[in-house]
Amino acid sequence: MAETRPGDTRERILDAAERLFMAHGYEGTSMRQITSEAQVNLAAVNYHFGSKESLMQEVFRRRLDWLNEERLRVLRALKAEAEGRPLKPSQIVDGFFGTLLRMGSDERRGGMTFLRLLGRTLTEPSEFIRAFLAHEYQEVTDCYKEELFRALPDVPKAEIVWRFHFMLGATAFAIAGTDELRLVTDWQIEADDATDRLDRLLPRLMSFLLGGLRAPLPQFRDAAGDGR
Amino acid sequence: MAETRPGDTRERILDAAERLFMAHGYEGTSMRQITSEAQVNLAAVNYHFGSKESLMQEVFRRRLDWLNEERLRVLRALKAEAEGRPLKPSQIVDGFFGTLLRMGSDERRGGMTFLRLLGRTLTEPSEFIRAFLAHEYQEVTDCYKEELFRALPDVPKAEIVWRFHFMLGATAFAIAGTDELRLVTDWQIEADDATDRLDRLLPRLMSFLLGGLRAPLPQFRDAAGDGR
DNA sequence: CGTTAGTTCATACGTTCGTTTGAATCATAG
DNA sequence: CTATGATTCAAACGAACGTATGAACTAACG
Repeated sequence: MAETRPGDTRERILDAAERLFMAHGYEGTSMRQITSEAQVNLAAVNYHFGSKESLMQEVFRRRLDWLNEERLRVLRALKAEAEGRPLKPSQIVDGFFGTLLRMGSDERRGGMTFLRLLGRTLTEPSEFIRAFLAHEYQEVTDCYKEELFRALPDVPKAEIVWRFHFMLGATAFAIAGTDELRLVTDWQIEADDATDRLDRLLPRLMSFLLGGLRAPLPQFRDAAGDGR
Repeated sequence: MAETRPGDTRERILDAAERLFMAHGYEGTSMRQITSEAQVNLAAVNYHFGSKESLMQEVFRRRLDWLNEERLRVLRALKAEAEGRPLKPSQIVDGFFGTLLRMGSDERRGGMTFLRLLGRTLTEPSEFIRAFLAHEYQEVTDCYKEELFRALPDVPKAEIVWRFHFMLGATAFAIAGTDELRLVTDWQIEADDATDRLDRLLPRLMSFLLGGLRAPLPQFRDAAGDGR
């Protein structure tokens, strides 16, 4: 067993693939781009990962395994503190989406690069990627959904599921295009680093998500008027 | 000038491309798939559109030109009815996002196929696509943003822009994955046609968007508690 | 030391990609 | 009818794709 410098080539490939998949998508990134950026031989990907598909899965597994565990940790802590009483919706939303967004400040977990990759991949067309992500996400997502059911006993479960879906969409889009707000506005954002951007995004997104989650149910079609 | 049957081959290509781009993405769809599905010769795309990129742009332009006009029509009608007074946020949100979603029921405008394509493409990695969409969208989007500024004079414009972005994300995700709610839940949705799905989606999304838009501003980090 | 197992390397395989070409086909105008 | 210009067609182009191969290299073990 030689094991020259274990995890050196592998990690370099994963880092390069993460960056390139984020920038150009799965189909738009070639093995030659990846191995060139990682400064390893072309055959290294197939040697270490078997195929491009397996590489893609490993890129996500490396980050999502930690995210899943962290989310469960946070949820357990919240439930322990609540001592049997239902959690507040704001706690649940922050536990699920806040934990995700705070990943963007942690360079050891992929930082903004992975965050943006994940946001984009949730609407990725490739069949196997969506299937893989659904499988990786299902368990923890169900735990948080259950907690939302408990926190909002008067809201039909189906409505909560819809709104969870909407929250996921707003979050995915927000992290996928953070530095391309130009798509929706020409409002100039000062060029600062990703962490600062996250600091401004997080509280705003949280209040938006909570506002949407707690909006009046669409029974008779907005009888209340506008308000503000 | 011969002009055999004008717009027959062209339309068939556009229809096939729309379907395939929706299902497999831009990079994941080949010219041979497109021409095969459209039952036209391989060279027909380059003859009629010049390149794959130009075809993609034409696929969107065919639908977005109408959407932009319709959105402006709706906005003008609302403003005429209001006679100078600011519009209600619910009117603006319905004018912008409701008009988009109702496109999904209109088979002549691409129906759900184009709607899902558009939702996915908003997070598409390809550079030229985002640039093109931003250009096509900018003008009308700015009009609606201006109207939101007027409707919510006490809310800082920057906050409105952020929330407009969040609303766009929730909408894009909702229409991109309508029949793949499984990503976030195993809740079974009965298999019905796209229009029925839209009927259930539209009021729910609208109330969510309005709830998010009118949520309390994130000043001191959610001092109000949860409520429901 | 030599052996061995793990890793890297240059190179090539077969396929598919977007695009181009020039001849064949078609409908109309003169 | 022939002539004309737009369209369709089969075929091919070079380039890039993901993957496979077998030899070279490296470091620890017996």
